[in-house]
Amino acid sequence: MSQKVRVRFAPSPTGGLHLGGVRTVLFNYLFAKKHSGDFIVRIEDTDQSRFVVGAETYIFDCLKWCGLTPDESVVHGGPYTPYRQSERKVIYRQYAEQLVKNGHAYYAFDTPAELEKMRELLKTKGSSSLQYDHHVRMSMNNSLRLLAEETQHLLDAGTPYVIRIKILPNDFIPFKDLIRGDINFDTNTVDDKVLLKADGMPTYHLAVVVDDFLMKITHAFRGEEWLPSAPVHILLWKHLFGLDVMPQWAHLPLILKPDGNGKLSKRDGDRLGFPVYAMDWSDPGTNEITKGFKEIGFLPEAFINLLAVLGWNDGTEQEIFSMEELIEKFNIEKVHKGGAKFDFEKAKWFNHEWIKKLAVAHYYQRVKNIFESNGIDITDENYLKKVMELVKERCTLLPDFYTQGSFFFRAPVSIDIAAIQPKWDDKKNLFFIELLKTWELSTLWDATDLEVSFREIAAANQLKTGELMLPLRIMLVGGKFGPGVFEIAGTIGKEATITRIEHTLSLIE
RNA sequence: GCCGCGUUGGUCAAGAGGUUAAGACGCCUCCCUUUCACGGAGGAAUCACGGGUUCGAGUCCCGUACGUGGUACCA
Repeated sequence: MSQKVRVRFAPSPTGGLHLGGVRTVLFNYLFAKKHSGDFIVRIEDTDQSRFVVGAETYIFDCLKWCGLTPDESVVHGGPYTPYRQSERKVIYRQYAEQLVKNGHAYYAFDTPAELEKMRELLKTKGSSSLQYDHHVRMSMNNSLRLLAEETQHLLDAGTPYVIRIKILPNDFIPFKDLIRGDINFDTNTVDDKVLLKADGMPTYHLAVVVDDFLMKITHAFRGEEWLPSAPVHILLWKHLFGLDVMPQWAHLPLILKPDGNGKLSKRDGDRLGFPVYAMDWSDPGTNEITKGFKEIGFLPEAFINLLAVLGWNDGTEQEIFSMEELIEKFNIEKVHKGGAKFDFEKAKWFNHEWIKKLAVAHYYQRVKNIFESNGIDITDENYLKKVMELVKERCTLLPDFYTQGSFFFRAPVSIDIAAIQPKWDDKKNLFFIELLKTWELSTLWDATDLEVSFREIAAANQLKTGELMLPLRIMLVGGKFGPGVFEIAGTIGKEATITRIEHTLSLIE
């Protein structure tokens, strides 16, 4: 098959973009790009009751941040427009009617109350299945049981109805999943799913099949939760377009909660203190903001990287992959079958690695914004970059640059006097007074010169430099952290260094 | 309940019949660094369990347990 590879990501605009969603996009994207194919984003907004304003724009913002650019979509255009299912409503009905005509589907007039009654009845009868299927359909209110005239009469009267697929019992539906291999479904266990809803909208089942066909999708990768309904989709392909043009399937494993059991949800993130969404999501109904990976300080490179290796690896020891490497090395058949528990510690490790790996210019603007939102105006770009270079290896998340580097811009707010007080004595005090005198006269001001004079004075006073470096650090930084202390003094400059030493000295006395 | 899918250290995982069962995160010890971090050395798993098949099984088959998904006019 030399057909051009075409994949799609088909989100519903119902809220924040979940980790698992991004990974689904990513695997689709990687596969498409690896095979020089197209990546399509189709909005599946067929459930009007769940529609959320802003969710669609938000999804595209997330994709943009992640660097996963669609080739075709509602915003990028393309030859198969419209890419929003609500705007394709008329198309689906034609296919649904066609199925009815060919005997593969039927009209059903059952009201929700009647459906409820049916299930209750099945339950009391101790039936193993509560499904609307060949066991019960001939006792329901549908065009299979009704006479043709009766059906027509109901239709003419404008009675609400749905169109359901007619699943024939005692059959098997085999298909190949790129990740799971051969799978075989017994039609006795699949129900007569609704294809077209009473409001005229298609359900997911009809819409995916029709759109995947119309948009010439060659590979359909989606979450594992779709596996049980795969036989319905395959039957639809068979009846509508033929199995020979059906895309190849792959059902991706789920991302699970780190503790306990179950699928990772937004609530778990709130509970355990880490994000689950790609970017901040603000619920238009409640105005509640849910934190995103971007906003807590993740780099998109790291986010993509950690998602890619959650459920996939190339079989080597490599763990750090750029998007280019992922495109080159990705292989859908090496994706795991089992779900993976999400580990936020490891996620942070990826970010740390990417902060170290990337040039600071890559994320300079974001760090600058963090400093400015903390009240530090950045007037000298090179100075901030120098600071970033100095502290980057101790930063895991972008806001760490502020906590690790704010003292390069202003005197520490709190000084950990307790760390020097116990070992403080007159000799040390005199040392610092002498140091101040020397440094005040100093015309040169760089790390190595400062260290030399520092050591000379220490030696002259018969003091160990080690016992003096910690106090100096506390004076300049406020605490026991940061890069080399002379590096710091050299960077913040003569005036700041002297002021801070004097200040702390006055606190000790 | 029924149906599907899955199960290698706390977590992510390599492994496609014969290996001392990789590596990473986290944890612990040590080295480097008279801060913190980076970097380096080292420590901890018999592969869910029970049966098979085989000269030989983490790797193949069956069963059980556990987990997970579905069972909507939601996707």
